[in-house]
Amino acid sequence: MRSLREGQPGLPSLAGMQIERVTLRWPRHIATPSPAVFRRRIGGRTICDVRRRGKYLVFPLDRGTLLIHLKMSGDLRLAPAASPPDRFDRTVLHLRQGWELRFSDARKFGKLYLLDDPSLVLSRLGPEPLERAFTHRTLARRLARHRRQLKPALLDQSVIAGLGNIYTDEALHRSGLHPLRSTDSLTDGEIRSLWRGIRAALRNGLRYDGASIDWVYRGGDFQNHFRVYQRTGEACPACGTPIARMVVGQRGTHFCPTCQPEQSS
DNA sequence: AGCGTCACCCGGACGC
DNA sequence: TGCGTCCGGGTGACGC
Repeated sequence: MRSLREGQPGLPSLAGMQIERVTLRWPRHIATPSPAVFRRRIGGRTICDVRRRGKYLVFPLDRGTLLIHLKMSGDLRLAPAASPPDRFDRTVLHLRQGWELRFSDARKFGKLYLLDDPSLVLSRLGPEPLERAFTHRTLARRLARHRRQLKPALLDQSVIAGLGNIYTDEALHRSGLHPLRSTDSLTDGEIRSLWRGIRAALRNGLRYDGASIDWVYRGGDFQNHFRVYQRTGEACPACGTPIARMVVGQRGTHFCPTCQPEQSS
């Protein structure tokens, strides 16, 4: 995604570019409508802007909206049409002016949506945790609606948008909260701490351009700054206790047993 | 409503 | 070397 960032030297802005046609090497990339209809409709439309909502990339078009979800191994690159393709390029939007928007996706989990009304997908999402409107009171209100384990609640995109497995573990460590705490057991102080932890973890990820995990290199450096994620057995950066791992809601979960006690105080 | 489980993917890591 | 198996990310579907 770094190559899409506005102002990258040598790269034009996507806004204003017209899509001539699409190459679908993995038709199941297209979530909706059918690949055939997607192919027919996308041609001739113009990208007006580039935005983000939760984990979705949002491309408002002159007619309708294109949403892209990268899932775990997806990457978007804006490249000259003549440049060599990536081995895992699955979907390619051929743009005017000799550019291509290439969706590389080794594990084929990503999705594209072409929608008249993007709220069909986006309206299910909770608030953006980095926006000013998201205060600790917002967080308290969202969590109080449920009585469930804290970590699955944070991963639920309808509670808060944008937190994945890495950021959830990092945020919980920063806030000193055990992943299995119940959402309705948190004190005001703990909610505040969690609010700070979520925002700090996300900002840190942004600072380092996100993370690259496994062998799927995506440009970021955040993996070298994880406090607990995939650091099982290593010393907690805060207290030195070995980082523990457990499975919560089918997800690998990393935490410090000392900084994040199961019982509050 | 919340929770568990499975499916979707694939290439790297690991064990034999 | 060549197998087999496990792993993990986010989400939706399904059953309880």
